[in-house]
Amino acid sequence: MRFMANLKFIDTVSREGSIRKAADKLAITSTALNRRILQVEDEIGQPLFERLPSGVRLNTAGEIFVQHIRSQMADLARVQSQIADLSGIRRGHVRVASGADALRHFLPEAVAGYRRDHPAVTFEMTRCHGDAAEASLLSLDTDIAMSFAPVRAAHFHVAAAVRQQIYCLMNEAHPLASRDVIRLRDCVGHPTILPNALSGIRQLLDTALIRRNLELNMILESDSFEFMQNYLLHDEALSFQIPIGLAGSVETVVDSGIAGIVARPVDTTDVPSGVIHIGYLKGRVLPVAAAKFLDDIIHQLQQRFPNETGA
Amino acid sequence: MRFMANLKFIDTVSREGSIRKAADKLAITSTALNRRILQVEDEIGQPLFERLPSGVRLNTAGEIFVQHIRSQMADLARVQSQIADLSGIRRGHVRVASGADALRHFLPEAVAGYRRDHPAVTFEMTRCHGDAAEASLLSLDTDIAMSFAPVRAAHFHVAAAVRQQIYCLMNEAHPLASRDVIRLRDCVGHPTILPNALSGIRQLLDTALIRRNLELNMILESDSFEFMQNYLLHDEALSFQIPIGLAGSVETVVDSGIAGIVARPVDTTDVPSGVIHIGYLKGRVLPVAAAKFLDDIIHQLQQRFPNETGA
DNA sequence: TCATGCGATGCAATTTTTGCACATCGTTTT
DNA sequence: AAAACGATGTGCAAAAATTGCATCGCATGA
Repeated sequence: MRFMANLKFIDTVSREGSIRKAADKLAITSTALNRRILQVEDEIGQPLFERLPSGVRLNTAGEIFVQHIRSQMADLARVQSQIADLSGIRRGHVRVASGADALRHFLPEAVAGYRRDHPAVTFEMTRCHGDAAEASLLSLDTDIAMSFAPVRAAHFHVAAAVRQQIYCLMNEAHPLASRDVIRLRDCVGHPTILPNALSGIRQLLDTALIRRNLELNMILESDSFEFMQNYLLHDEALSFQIPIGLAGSVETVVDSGIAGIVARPVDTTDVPSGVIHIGYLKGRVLPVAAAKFLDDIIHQLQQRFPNETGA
Repeated sequence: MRFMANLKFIDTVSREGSIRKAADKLAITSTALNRRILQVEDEIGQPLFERLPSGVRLNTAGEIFVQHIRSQMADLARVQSQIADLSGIRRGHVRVASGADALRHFLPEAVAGYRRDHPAVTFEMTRCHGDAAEASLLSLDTDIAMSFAPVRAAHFHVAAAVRQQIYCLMNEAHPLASRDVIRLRDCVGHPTILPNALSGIRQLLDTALIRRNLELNMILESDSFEFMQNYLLHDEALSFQIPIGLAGSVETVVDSGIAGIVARPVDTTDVPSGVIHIGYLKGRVLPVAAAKFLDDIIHQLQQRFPNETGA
């Protein structure tokens, strides 16, 4: 995209914080890049960067301009997607930011299903926590965000919300595996593995524990659900997860998706359900490909969690 | 603006409907322009123009793309204006579309007043009728529109509305000049000059006449208020106007602004008041200069028509 | 104090863009 | 029916721009 080159260059420099680093990334010499930036600054009539000894940084004008550039690039992507859609083949690039939960089984399935119908569409899946999701929407690095956490509605348009009950995972040989429903106090004393503090599951558990004045015997903390779940194969411990992070529908969720590991619901009077929010930047018009993918996953969520999904 | 050149070229070609004409206007050869367009089409991956024997015309993809280009250019103008505003001096270019009424005295005063404070701001005043105003907002050729006509709210954000009573203009020697208020039936028989059918004043008068089954003795029809008003100096005829098209405040409006011509209100039970709408394209963020000018004229309207102005 | 890493700049090589002449096609006029 | 016209597309040489290298000036940190 020749006519966007200069703008993309400026965006890259602002991200890298240095002309030379940006030049490396863009596979041109720093000289050329430097001069193109000087040229744009000349055309704008004002410098966009402060020159520091360690590199460059956007000044106020630059902040405004870069915001404009990003919105232009996002809008161009939308237009291209729309144009490609005219000719029958749907092409485009969809960028999704999501918590680790949905990235395990739900999104792989959803993306694969979508790509079966539209093989020209490419995807970019980023794992991130609540706040980072909002930031990446704002900087237009992401089209769609999926977050198991309360969202600040200021910039976030909620396209769908799915209630998710907390489930307790354990080896099928675990003494608690015989229960149908797990009470929080049952867990006390058992070795427990928890997701780290940024996780929405952890936050729900923590507030529940504080309210009931309980303490779990936490032996391990991780941000990898896969690690936590596989650990359970080798040790008699407890872990927690939400249905979207488990394979299969809510009815068969007693099977965690890994042989030998079972999932049991935690009583909702002990730990209230949380909500997964799916949405995009307020005021944005998504590219066709992204909009259709969003429709898709909302549809699938409604199928899989029929009574838990709302707009 | 180097990095916008190609986009501007495409916009011009789409407006001119021919590469050669556009090339003339842009002061380059048709060859160069042609190749740049081919290049962009190549980058987009699809042709944007249909090649006709008489020139070129946008295809569907082109329509989408050109709309994008216009919105980009408008947004760039906003960004530039915002950046210029950072450094104290307000610069920018404000494009106003208005009916002829407001272009007579109100807008010249308003623009002059604004430019006294901000001499770096330039203006572009286009005279147009209701529908054309909306179209020019949509194609982003205009920032602010001012229209004495009912507006379709679909794309128009009404920033202010001013009620305007119809006034009857005549030579001070005219027999009706002694009346304080003119009834419509008083006008019957007198030679009358009317604005043309696109004018909001004319539309109000026409519906009033049909409702009362009256007919005026129309001797002249024009779209130039200045012509009509000056004609009154030399012939004993009647014409119509709204306060914003007259000099001075509503109290002194009996003086039409031209020596020898007086204005008398038409009874509102005969001809209801119309409304001037001032606004801009819904969803747009105006450049700083345009936004401030809009504030200015709304402020002045409130001062001049204190009881007739609403948001 | 010196070495390091940053952006800016002069100059020659290279790539890109431009303009001219002309090809090609469809319509209109003679 | 044929010629003339005006439109976009193309080869090729000239012109303009971009690029890369070597280098400068500058501030920081060891």
